[in-house]
Amino acid sequence: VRQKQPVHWAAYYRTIRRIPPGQVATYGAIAALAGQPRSSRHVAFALKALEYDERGVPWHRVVGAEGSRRARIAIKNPAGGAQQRMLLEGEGVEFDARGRIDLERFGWARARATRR
DNA sequence: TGGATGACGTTCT
DNA sequence: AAGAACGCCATCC
Repeated sequence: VRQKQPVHWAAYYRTIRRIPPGQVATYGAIAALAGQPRSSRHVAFALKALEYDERGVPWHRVVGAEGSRRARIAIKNPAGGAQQRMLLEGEGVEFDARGRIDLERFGWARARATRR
């Protein structure tokens, strides 16, 4: 169990907590909104740490980007992935036959950053 | 201090 | 369309 919580993680957790139920954001989007545009991998690291200490962060609303229009479950642990999908479906997020999410419909950061 | 690491992302095959 | 190759950059050791 990691005891240490690097400073940047707090910003990531703050941003993730702002994602409303029923919507998702990509790692890259979280990093960007937290002020670290190219540190998506650190968001992943911070989330992995939540495995040991949830702290009320809706980790399941953070998904891996697959292009700019779709996202997929990025978690490596199969059980965790299933858990994430279950939680998201419980909030109304839909997955296609390949287990991907349409960011046009459920992408939080995209919905507020893209205007057209 | 240097090199390895990673729940990622983009680009090139 | 699927997979490999890089790029990224705070942490770890």
